[in-house]
Amino acid sequence: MDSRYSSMTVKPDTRTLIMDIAEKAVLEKGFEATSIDEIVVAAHISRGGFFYHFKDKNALARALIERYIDAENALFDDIFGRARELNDDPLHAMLIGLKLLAEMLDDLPNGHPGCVIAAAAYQDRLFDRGVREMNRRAILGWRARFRAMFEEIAKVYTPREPLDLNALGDMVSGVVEGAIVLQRVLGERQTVSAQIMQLRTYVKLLFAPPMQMDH
Amino acid sequence: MDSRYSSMTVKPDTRTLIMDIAEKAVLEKGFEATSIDEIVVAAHISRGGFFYHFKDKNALARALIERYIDAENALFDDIFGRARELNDDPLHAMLIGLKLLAEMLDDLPNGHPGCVIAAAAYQDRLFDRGVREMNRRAILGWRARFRAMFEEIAKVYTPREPLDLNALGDMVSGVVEGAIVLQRVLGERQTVSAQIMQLRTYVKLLFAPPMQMDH
DNA sequence: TGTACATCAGTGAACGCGCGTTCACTGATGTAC
DNA sequence: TGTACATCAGTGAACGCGCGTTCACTGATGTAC
Repeated sequence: MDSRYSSMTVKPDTRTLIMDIAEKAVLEKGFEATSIDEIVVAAHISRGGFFYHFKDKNALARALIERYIDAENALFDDIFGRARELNDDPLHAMLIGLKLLAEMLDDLPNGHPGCVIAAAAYQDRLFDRGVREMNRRAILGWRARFRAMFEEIAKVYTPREPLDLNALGDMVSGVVEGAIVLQRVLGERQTVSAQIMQLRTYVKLLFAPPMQMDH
Repeated sequence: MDSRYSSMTVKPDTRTLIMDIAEKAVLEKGFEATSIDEIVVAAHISRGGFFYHFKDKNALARALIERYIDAENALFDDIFGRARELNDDPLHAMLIGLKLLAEMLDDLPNGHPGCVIAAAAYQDRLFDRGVREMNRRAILGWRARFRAMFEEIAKVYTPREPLDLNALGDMVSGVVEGAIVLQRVLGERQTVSAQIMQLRTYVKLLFAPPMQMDH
């Protein structure tokens, strides 16, 4: 009788529905404070239904974090891939990519919803070794990704200050994570994009020649 | 019989003891996951004793956050005040201050323990309006503090790129918050100081004249 | 095409445990006269 | 200096509620012969 789903909609994937509801709640009030009961009520299933899809609450956390990491990686692939198509120069591609990232995060209806990795970082002891290792790998993956891009830039442009490539690689995720915290606390809408644009200016100043001497 | 406190120590202030224990636990696993029971066991008092000092769990959160904000403000006053004593030029004072901040955070035994404001940001709906407003004021306070410092710098040095003073002011807390998240996830020791040093390089590049023309 | 069995995607009652909070009470210290 | 009372800093038993998890069961769909 419940026909909230139109005939054109794909069959509602209960597992995905549970994860969507859970992610929203976890980002709002934390993992421990999000009860299975409230999830199943919102998803219109029974308690038992939840445990059919996830063996326990930790399995839900794992799935949430895994999905988030995959989505973020796909987003970075997409944005910086597109940026590179637009400009073959690695520095300009990076600057375009950061601009695209800022614009994308600006266009989200209610700002960035938050990062489940940061949420998990502040609820560390709740999770098993596997979850912590997944998070670590994700952050190291982003470090390596951006580090490689900065290395490519450094082959073409002489940096004006000595480079700490790991720190520079970490800076993208770091600035975004920090800005998300500020945005959540302030309740403003453009904090994240403004911080990314600051990072963009830094990259520009760090590599671009003082007065267009080289180019 | 329990004489862990030497005769030279001031009488153990139970309220402070509760807060120290609670802060550590909250930063490790979140507010909801930290039970009053575990706090009172660690503090060697009874449940009732806890409620003598805090009317409920939210009052503990409020006290924790208030204390954290005060401590952070005192730290900033101290560090950037000292930096200004060392160099009257606002840009150099800022650069010295950031260096001192990075060094200080490097010297902490186990890295930065975490920020209770960020922890609260990811457990938002657990807290009342008062707590959220306190956090907002703290972040805006830091924005204003550093914004004023950057304004002073901009009076003396022409920035090489257009300034977004609010975003620049936010960047100090933002970079630190983000770096704390990375450091927690990575389990490394120098992530926070490395990120602050990146911010320092940005400030240097943004304001310092290209080739010492002005000075 | 019909029947038997297996799998999928759940239902809903029941469990026991741990949580935040209340409350009557207590013993030590401080203050007034 | 002695006595009466108030305040401080707790104790510890009891409360009821909500939580994560288990489990026997079920009805719809898929597959084998």
